[in-house]
Amino acid sequence: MPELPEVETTVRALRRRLPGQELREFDASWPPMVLPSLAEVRSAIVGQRVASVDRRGKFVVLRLQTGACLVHLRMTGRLVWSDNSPSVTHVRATWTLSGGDRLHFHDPRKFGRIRFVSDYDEFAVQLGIEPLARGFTMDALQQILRAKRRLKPLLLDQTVIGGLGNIYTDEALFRARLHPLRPACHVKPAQVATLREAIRSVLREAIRHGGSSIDWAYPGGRMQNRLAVYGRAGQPCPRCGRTIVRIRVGGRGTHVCPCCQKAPGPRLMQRGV
DNA sequence: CGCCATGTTAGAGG
DNA sequence: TCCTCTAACATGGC
Repeated sequence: MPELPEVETTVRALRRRLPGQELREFDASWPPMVLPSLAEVRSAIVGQRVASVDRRGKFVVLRLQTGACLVHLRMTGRLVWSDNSPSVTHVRATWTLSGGDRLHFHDPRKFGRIRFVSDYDEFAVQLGIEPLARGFTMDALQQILRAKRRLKPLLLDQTVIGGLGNIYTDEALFRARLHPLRPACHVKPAQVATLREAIRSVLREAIRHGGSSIDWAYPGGRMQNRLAVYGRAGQPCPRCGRTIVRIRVGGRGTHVCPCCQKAPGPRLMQRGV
């Protein structure tokens, strides 16, 4: 389910009911997902009120009176209110609130994580810049692009930029007409502004459309109908009509238009930049 | 059965 | 030291 737009959509839904409520109980049917441990998290959060619900990168952040409860959805996690979740299979954890509401963490693959941190700011410094925040300036991106790494793995690195995942990285690179294998440090200064705008516009558009629903894991989004390259291998590029191809970059399935996104030289198409 | 999957991380090797 | 790749996590869909 989760990249920045899907997490943001989730956070906005939680904000309508969660702030101000007290956490009365916390349980997990799959304890390994709770860190540092179910007992420690339960004793840290039960009895605390939720001050606010925020997003940082791909993390859902429940700010408490003391510390914060962080939820990472990983591949298939969802946060759903018990009164509008028809299925109770795959519920791995549940928060019970003072008002009687129950919030379920639903996660078939059990990759998701729930963590309590006593010092949220200390945790947050290890996360990369927020691409939709003020600080994501052309200068900031220019600095990031000095790295001797290929563009896609760099943009996916959560310690560099927080929130981009496989879908929106492919989409942003397509919009910027940059090949995912191109070394970041080879991006021309004139293209930095284009890439910045590509990243921001695709994320904003995806939030506006409730995120992308590409399989059972995340229902309700509409952005999947507006994706130009992701999941569209073999179909025509909406810009030039050439057939979109799927390659592998950094172990991830990667979608590019061979016409719009000029590949780097043959040497760089192999491993190692 | 084999391959794929919106994520992250440890370990190996260059 | 930095970068890249693979495997692993655990499950479901095609």
